[in-house]
Amino acid sequence: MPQLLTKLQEMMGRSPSSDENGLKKGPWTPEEDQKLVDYIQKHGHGSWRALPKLAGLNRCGKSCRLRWTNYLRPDIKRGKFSEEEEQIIINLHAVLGNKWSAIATNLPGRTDNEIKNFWNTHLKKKLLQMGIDPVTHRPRTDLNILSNLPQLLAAANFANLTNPWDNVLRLQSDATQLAKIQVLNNIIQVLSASPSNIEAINHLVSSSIPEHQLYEYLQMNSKLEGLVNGSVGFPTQSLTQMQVNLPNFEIPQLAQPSASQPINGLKNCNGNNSDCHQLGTSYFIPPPPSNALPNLVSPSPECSIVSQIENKINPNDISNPSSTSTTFEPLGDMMDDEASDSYWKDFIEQASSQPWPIS
DNA sequence: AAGTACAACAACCGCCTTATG
DNA sequence: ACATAAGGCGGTTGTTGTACT
Repeated sequence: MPQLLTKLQEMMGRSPSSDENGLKKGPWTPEEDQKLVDYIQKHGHGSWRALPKLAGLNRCGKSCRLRWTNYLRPDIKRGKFSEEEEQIIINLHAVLGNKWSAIATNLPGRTDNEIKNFWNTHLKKKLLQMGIDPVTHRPRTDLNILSNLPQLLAAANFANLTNPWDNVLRLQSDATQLAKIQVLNNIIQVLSASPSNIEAINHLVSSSIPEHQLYEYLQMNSKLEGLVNGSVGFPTQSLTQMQVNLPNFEIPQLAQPSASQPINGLKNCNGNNSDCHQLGTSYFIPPPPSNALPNLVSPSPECSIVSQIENKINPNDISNPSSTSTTFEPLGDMMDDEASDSYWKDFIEQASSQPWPIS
């Protein structure tokens, strides 16, 4: 019966976008906007319920309020979100969840509705592509991301990184790239917790990652570890934390081995070389480019991810699934190594039930 | 050029909280 | 203390624009 009434109303010329009280719904016209703006500028909004009648609008008060707060308010900043705003949203969402109004209070000129829409249409997808769960802000555990490993490497575009200062500048502007590296590091770190997993890495690497890309990744990794001065590598360093630290960091103590210096491998790393990166074959870090900064030394041997693999991770921990940390933890100290590790152990548990290589 | 699929975003809906009498 | 109105909030839907076939 209500449908019949609506049909009749449509036939009689009434817009279908009206409610049962005859109040208009749907998109606002410029004329309506003008009426609303004019009225509020003269009288303030007062009671929203009373406003439409006083302003000469055939809308409900709620609709007027939403139109004003989400679109017409003079202090609203429109246009694309900046990278800084993007990062703030991600950080706050990691802490607050879908509390859009709370997030909006930290972004002057942005409405909760706008932030919510931006999250749902852009940021959620972006995080997923980076291998981050947009709900938990932790790396995804599903094996689908591994099937994209070569693409992740390619996208990270390691080949263009030559000068460490260039790296710093790029890192500041490319959170996505950092995250991709982080995902790879996490995978490798936890897989490396046991000799049998190292075999799995070798299998994975040899079967799905072009050698030159792997080399570039390891090179990049070495430099990044140096940048994260004093930290113990990506798996313990949140992306957010890096983004905050990088602009303020002092001269990076980068590891720059001499030409032809061999890099010890996973299988035989002695733990004394911060650049000991090898996955199944021998790699050498080339001499620094002529424009590279001099006097770059390793902060400490323990900084290397591979050193961590050998020295930090206790394979017995794999059975401990407890974790409360997130990858995008804005409060860096809330994230500890063990939590990060245990998370990736979950990943390994899943991985162990899959035949290698993953395709 | 037309049809379809998808993305982006404005607006709505319904529930919850707060303010007021 | 309670009832009711008003406002706030988050989830969802509908419309529009664009890319693709």
